[in-house]
Amino acid sequence: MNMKDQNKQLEPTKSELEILQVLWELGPSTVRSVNDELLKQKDVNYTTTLKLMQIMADKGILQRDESQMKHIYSVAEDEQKTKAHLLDKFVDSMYKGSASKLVMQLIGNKNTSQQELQEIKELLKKLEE
Amino acid sequence: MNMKDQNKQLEPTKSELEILQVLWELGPSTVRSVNDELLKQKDVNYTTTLKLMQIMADKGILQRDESQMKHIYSVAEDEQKTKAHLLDKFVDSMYKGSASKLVMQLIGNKNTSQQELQEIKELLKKLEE
DNA sequence: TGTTTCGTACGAAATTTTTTCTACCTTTGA
DNA sequence: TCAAAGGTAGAAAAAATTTCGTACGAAACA
Repeated sequence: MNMKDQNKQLEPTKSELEILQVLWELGPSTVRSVNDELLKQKDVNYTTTLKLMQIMADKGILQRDESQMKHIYSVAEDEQKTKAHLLDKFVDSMYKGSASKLVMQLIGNKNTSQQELQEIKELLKKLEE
Repeated sequence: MNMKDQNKQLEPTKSELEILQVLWELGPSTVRSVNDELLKQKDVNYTTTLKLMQIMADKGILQRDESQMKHIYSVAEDEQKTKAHLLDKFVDSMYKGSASKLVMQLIGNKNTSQQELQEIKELLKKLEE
């Protein structure tokens, strides 16, 4: 029984990530709920979402409660852990692992508002204490 | 002649991003050089890299100088601009556009070293002035 | 001058990811 | 009770991405 086995996580594909995001927002949900939410963003068929979620359950990305007819899907791994992992990968591949380079980019980014910058600064200030 | 036409950028796929990263590092290069670099990371055929780079040139992600027999490929869009765009997309999709949430995650991330944190702090300090 | 080496082009195959079709089961309500 | 609505499953199709095979031209060199 190896600890790493649980940790090992397949990278989610693009559409899988979309579904994860919906589940992070809604919490454990039926396929119907997830699909309704996705429909707000794009045109997608119910069975497509169903299939995707089944695949994700197979991979272990999602878990499901089959005790009811309407299966309830939930995310297997902690949201923060998954995000941390994806962020880490992003920093690695885009900034050679340098988090400060990323922050620098963020600061220079026109799309990052003054308010955001203010919050980041306060965040760091708290960290100092 | 619409300004947006130049800006419109197709999202690079995973392998396309790998090639972009090599080109960012090496600067304008031949397929051979890029492939040699990729070989350090993974097993890949010369013609595969060639094909990918041709596709990228077709899409406008890369430009090439065909005046010599060995074509020289270079990245069409500025590195920082592309990275800013990808980072922006990442923040949007993963943190609902909140850059400070991302930084918070970064700070809590075990894989972010103390030294990195220090650098980030100094960065922010400079920004204050 | 051959022949070996290194380059590009292009089509097609292989793989991965996404979408759809169809069958069939369960619940609900007329 | 039976039809309609809503659910799952699985095979297969479609689309996107990645990889490879082959042809053929140019350069290097024995």
